[in-house]
This record gives sequence, structure tokens and C-alpha cells, in this order.
Amino acid sequence: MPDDAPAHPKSRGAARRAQRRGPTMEDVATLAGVSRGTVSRVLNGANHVSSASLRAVQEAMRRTGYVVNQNARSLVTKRSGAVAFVLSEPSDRLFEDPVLGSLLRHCTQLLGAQGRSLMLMLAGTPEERERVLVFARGGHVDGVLLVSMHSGDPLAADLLGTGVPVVVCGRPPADGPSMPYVAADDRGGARLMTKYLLDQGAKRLATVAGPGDTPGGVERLAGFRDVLGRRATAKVIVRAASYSIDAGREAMEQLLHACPDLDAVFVASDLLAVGALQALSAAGRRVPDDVRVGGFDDSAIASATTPPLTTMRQPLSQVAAELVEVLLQLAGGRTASSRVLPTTLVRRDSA
Amino acid sequence: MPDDAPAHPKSRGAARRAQRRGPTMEDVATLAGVSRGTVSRVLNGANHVSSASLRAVQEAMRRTGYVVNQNARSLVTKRSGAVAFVLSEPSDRLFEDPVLGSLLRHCTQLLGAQGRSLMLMLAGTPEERERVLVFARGGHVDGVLLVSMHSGDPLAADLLGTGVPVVVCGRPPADGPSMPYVAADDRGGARLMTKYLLDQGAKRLATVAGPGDTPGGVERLAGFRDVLGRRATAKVIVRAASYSIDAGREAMEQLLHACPDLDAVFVASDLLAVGALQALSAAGRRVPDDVRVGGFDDSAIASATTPPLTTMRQPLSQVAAELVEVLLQLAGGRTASSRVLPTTLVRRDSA
DNA sequence: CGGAGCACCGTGAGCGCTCACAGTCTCCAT
DNA sequence: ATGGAGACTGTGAGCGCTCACGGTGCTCCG
Repeated sequence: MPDDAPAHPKSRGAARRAQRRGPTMEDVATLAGVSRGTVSRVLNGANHVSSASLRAVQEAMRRTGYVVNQNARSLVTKRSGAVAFVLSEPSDRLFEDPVLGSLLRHCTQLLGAQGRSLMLMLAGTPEERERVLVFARGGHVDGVLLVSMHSGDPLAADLLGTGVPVVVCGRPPADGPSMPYVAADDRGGARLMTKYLLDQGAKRLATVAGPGDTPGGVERLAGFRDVLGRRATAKVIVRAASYSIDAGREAMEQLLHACPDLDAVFVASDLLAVGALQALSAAGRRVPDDVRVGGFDDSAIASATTPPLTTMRQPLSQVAAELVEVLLQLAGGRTASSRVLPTTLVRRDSA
Repeated sequence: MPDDAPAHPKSRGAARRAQRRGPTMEDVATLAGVSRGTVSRVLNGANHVSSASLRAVQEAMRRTGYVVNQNARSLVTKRSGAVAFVLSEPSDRLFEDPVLGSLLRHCTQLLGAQGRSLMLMLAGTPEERERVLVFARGGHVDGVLLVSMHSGDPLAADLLGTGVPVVVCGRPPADGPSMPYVAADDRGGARLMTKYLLDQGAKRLATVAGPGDTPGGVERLAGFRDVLGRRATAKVIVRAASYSIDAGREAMEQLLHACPDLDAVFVASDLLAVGALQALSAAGRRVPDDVRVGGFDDSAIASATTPPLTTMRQPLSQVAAELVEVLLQLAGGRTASSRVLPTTLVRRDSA
């Protein structure tokens, strides 16, 4: 009886019936001359299985082209093997920022190597956030990687309430709920860069800071202030509206206006720095001769600007690695602590 | 009996036992005073349900905080509600290219709005490709969005062999298996841009083409040739090694060397154009006065270069929309045909 | 007034797997 | 010989859902 002949012509979802049903454990077991249980055992780390049946089962799996039905498995184990990568950004940051892309890529790769899959979810709108929550509550994912949280983001707390393991990328704001995170050392990195610019002979140092409601925007500015102390007046600080090239250009224009005699600027992200470089060039300032520029991230564009950008490298692949490690530990019922990773200065030509 | 007290101290996976079991359909049914079947009916488009029980069930769901167990559902329906977004790129293109990020974002958004989820999968290494295949065969996904296929990519054919609906983003090479695709009109766009450059007064027009093993690299060059005809000699064509800024710079340097008197160049992608702009600037050529530059994509960087890039806009959000529409049609058992979307010229300052 | 037709509802049989338990069979110490 | 300790294996129950079917009770028409 061919299964592409629908038994009930009127039934909706005729397509479903056309679904080729793959071989099941039972089929494999029969072919291998063993029972379901034994097949299951070889599937999950063959303990207490004779080498004879092991071989038989493996051979049977090969011949039938068996592949485990994750749904059936998840139904009983209550583990899905998937992890949600949640982008808690209101807008189109993914559009622009290579940092995010890089992080996403590394996480996907790492998770994949563990046989887990990554579900990408946006959480910009209320509906999207609700979907994320439902997803978490529904046990569709074993854990959540929450990226780019703004201060006072209620999603973090809500997610925590679902009981699903969550790890945050980037240091969460102090006023939020406490949860494990993995972050680059933004503040320390900012300190390093600020010192470096000073060491290079900067007399009048200013900064383009990131948005005040992001961890990066806060921490990197804090690092700047740590070093500059009383000299970090309001005059030498301009906040960018977002992490985009345009925002960087605008912020730099403002800065140039407020502080025309500046001879160095620490820009809180590479993308912003690209904009800043444009504004500088438009204003006729040469980099690094007139103005030294230091960025942050060492993203893909950093080496492609003119001049190439001196910047702080975020160890993104390591951030990703720690992120999934922490999450998997949590998902395994173990505890895990937050981690802060050091950043390093990459010297190019802009400072 | 608290369920956080493991019954078997030695058993691995004590964590699993600690899993809070959410309310099931049965719980909802009991509370609402109806049967499982009725709850199921309201869950799936409440047909043949009295308004009284409808309300009762909804209320019960609200009160219990019920959320459907997708695994149990998938087990019987054999539909997962997920779609794989497969990146068939050997390397780190995701790192750099905003086009991809944008596409990914739109797809995630669109799919999410349909209550479906997107699994991001890489298919760069053989192991990764195998995982994708297993995933498809295992029925973990209802369909696959295959992105950025190189010519002769065996993945496409293998994927087709699994019986899972596949739609390709970008026109697949003619020598590959025939499968539905959605693409921007690369060739037509390239023609438009080439004509435009000519119309602007270009006498000596050259091109930086994309890699020859990518649809974009082939089609856009074809469009260039369509217009230039016999004037499209090997001298005025340089292929970039990849779609990156660095590759663009290198290609432009070569081109400048091979054809020093060029006064306009069509660059096959914005990212390449950024590199080209750098090379031009390094060579002391002014844009657009000495050399006009036309890009392709209208990606986020296009408006951020100096000068801002005149480029062909790919209707990415529409590409994404058609992509998921076609895929969902296929997944619904219907047929769907490939689509080619028009590109438009965006005039900025570089040409 | 009988029964066809309809709207609604409950029930049973699974989907393909895992996990605990209960064997069986072998081997060695008593 | 006899028991116990392993090593290995089969079996049953059940995860939470959907779908077909068979039952209600009602209306409406001949």
C-alpha cells in the first residue's frame, strides 16, 4: 500500500500523509536481531552492550539509514537539544554590526559541534518577546543566550522566571536581576585604550561613548573616566545615539563643535569610529597626525578603514565559547559563574 | 513527593528530574470541564466548538499558563514548525556582509510572525553539511532556506534527495540541479548600472567582478558584458577573490595596474566597492571626478563610504518575504515557482 | 413523526522514543 | 554444587499530543 495514496480524500493536510516515514528504532532492532532497548543503548553511549550486538545495530542503522526522531526523544527526556539565541534589540542592529554576526557564527558553530542547534529569535517587539517567553516555557529550548541587553530590559527577568537556563552576553546592568554572564572586559579595555592615547602624546582627549542604556556604553565610558579623572568633563564626552556609522559621524561632529582643539578621541565601537573618521576627514583633520582615533571591538571593518583603526580586540570566539560552555553547564544542572574576558590593544595606523 | 529529590541517586541526568512539568492538555481539559479532544480543537483553529467551551478552555489555559508541547505535537503531525536557514559558505562571510545579516533578520522576523522558528545552520565543513542532511532527513525541519550557494555545491542536490522542501536564495548555477529559488535580478541590475555609468560619460569602463563560482559573480558580470559588448575585454575585468573589503582593494589595485586610464568602474558588491574606494584613494584618484564607482547591494555601508556609494538596491526584505512564502507553500504541499525580483538604482555621490 | 443532517463532544489508538525493571546467562568464589 | 555478582538483554509503561471515529442531542424537512 503506497503511502502517497491518501486514505481520506477530504482530509486537510494531504501533504502530511505524503511524508515519507523513515525507519524507526523498531525497524533497526528487527534487522539487527535485537530489541528496541538495545538499539536505544547504543544510541546513547553504548554501555552494557555486547560488541556483537553493537556491530549488528550499527550495521542495521547504516543499512536502514536510520536517524533518530528528536521529537520522540525530547518528548520523554524533556530536553530539546536546541538553544535559543535571543537578540534583544529594538531595531536593526544585526544589519550593521559585524560583532554580532561574528558572535552568532561562533555560537552556531560551537553548538553544532556539540550536536545542538541554534534557534535565532528576535525580541524587539512585545509580540516577539512574548514568543520567546512561550518558547522557553514550552521547553522548546534547553537554554537561552541573551544578547545585547539594554538596561531595565524586562525580558531578562521574565526569562529567568521561566526556569530555563539563561546566560547573558555582555555585562548586565547593575540594576537588573543578577544572572550569569560572559563579557569582554569593557571597562578595562577602555582604560587601556585611554592610557595608550595619552601615552601617544594626546593632550586634549575626548570620547564618543555608546548609548547610555547599553552595558558597553556605560562600561567603556567608565573606563575612560577611570583614567582621565577630573579631566573627563562633560565637554569631552558625547554619546552616540546608537551603534551605527551614522550615529558615529553625528557624534563626532558634535564633539568637534564642543571641543575643537581635541587631538585624540576614544570611540566606543568600531562602527562608530568609521563614522567618526568620516566626520574628521570632512572637517579636514588628518588621522592620526591631527587627531588620534582609538576604536573598540576590532571588528571586520577595523582593518578596512583609512587609516586602519587602532582598536581594542574583543575575544569574540572566546566569548562565544564561554557563552555556550556556561549555558551547557547550567543546562546540565551544574552551576556556573560569570566570566569577564580580557581585551587586547591592536595597533594600526589611526593612533 | 517533591520532584527535586532524585529517586535514584546514581542516575545520571538528575537535572532532568528537576524539570518542572508544565500543565498538559489533560489539566486544561479537566479545569475547563471538557475533554482533551475539545482542547485540541480550540488549539487548532476552533472548529466545531461551542462558544461556551471555547471560553472555558481559553480561561483554563490562561489560568494554568498552558503552553503546547511542540514535541508531542510534532511527533504525531510530523511537522516541526521550524525552518533551517543554511549558510553554505566555506568561510566567514557572515562576519562581514551586511546583506546576509539583513536577510537573516528579515527571515527570522517573517517566520516568527507565522509562529515558526528559524534554525541557523552552517554548512561550511563536511561535518556541518552532514549534520544539515541528517537534520533534514530526521524531519527536524519543515523546510530549508539555502543561502549563497556556490556552483557545483553538492549540498543542494543532497538536500533535494531528502525530500524536504528547499528554496535557494540567489539564482543557482545552470549546471546544478533545478530547484526553486528567489533572487534579485543580478544581471538586469548590472546592466542598468553599466548603462548608467556610460550615460554619466564614462569612456573607459571596467569592472571588479565577484568570485566566478558564485551566482552573483557570474550574473553581474554577464550584465556588464551585455551592455559593453566587445568592449568588455579581459583587460577591464578583474575578479575579486571573495566578497570582502580586502579582496575589493586588491582587485582594484590590479585593475588600476592593468588599465590605468579607466574613468569608471562597476564593482559587483558594496563590500568590494569599499575596498575599491580605498585603492582608488590610495592611488590618488578622486571619486567621482577621476573615476566613477558603482556598487551593488545597497547594503548598510553604502551610505557610509566617502563618497557615499551609488549602487543597485537589492530588495532584501522582499527577497526574504518571497523566500519564506515559497518555502511555506512548498511545505504546505503546494507548488511554487522561482521568482526574480527587480533591483533599483540608488544614486549617491560616487557616480 | 421518523429519520437525515448537523454541530458538538469524548475516547482510543497510536506517534517513536527512553527509562526502570525484571529477567537470563555466565563466571567465580564459597 | 550453590549462590551471588556482574554483564547483557527484552519488555512495559508512558511522555503529551492529534486524529479518526462513534456517540450524543438537536433541528428541520418530507
